[in-house]
Amino acid sequence: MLSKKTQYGLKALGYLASKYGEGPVLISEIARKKKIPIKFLESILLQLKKKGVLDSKKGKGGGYFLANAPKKTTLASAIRIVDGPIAMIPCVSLNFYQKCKDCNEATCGLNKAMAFTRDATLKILEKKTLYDLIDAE
Amino acid sequence: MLSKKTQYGLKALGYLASKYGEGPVLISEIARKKKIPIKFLESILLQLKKKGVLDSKKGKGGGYFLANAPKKTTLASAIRIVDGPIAMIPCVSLNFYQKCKDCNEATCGLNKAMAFTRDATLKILEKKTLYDLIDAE
DNA sequence: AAATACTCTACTGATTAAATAGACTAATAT
DNA sequence: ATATTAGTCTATTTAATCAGTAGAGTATTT
Repeated sequence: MLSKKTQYGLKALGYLASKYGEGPVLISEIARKKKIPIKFLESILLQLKKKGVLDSKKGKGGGYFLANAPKKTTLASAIRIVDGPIAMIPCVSLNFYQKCKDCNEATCGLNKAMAFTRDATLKILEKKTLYDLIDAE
Repeated sequence: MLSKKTQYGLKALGYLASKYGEGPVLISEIARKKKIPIKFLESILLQLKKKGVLDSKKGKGGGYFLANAPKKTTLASAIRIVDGPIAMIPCVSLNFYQKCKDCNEATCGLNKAMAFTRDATLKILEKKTLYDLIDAE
């Protein structure tokens, strides 16, 4: 399961995607609309900004906004920033790979099964973008 | 990511699958071969037994063994026993569903995207079985 | 200068993960 | 019977991560 933090992050990104092109949005507004603890949300947005997904403006009329068009950011990249690996086990992670201590990846059945699962998951998450997070209606 | 506990569990199940039909296997043998802390492994195997995946025999010549043929147990069910939900967010989980507090599932973009991802993942994990965990060679 | 709003550091409490210890129970062999 | 083997169960411990809070600081606008 994704952490609460990541879930909040995705909710916030969806909201910002729906406001794309309308200028900065207040953290407080996102927090209120999406029912996210404001100080917790602050840190999440800051993290996403540091990775280039969001940009912000200080002072009056300031706030957060998407750094790029909603379709430019995939769910996979957003999830990796806040949550980390998408794969189910470290030895099949593309971005957070860690070698298995005591098994040979070439012959390991678990490795193969999990690599297969990762591919299926990524096929979706690399295609879906923040644009897909915009609520209907 | 799957918890360490779940990773250990899957490794152990793969080992037992490779020994299927050969009678009970000692916890200590599994622990040694798969480099799993023995007391930790004990609790994992017990949990899997209580859910009907494993069976055991006490005393001399005892040990753990698969309750059914390797192909009868899917990875999805094994993972759900040790790790819990497979879905990325609670409101799209089939077996551990929890309603979102503040969003309408019918219109929520995140819900749709995650349901789609869940389907792709399950399509693999419901098809793969303990048999697929048996190491090559 | 005042008000607004993001930035940064630090901290706290709760929960879960990971592992360990030890007493107990069941089965087998002699 | 009884000694040995091996799983069962309860409890505890330690460490890490999660989730959230507090408050001072900095940049921008009016």
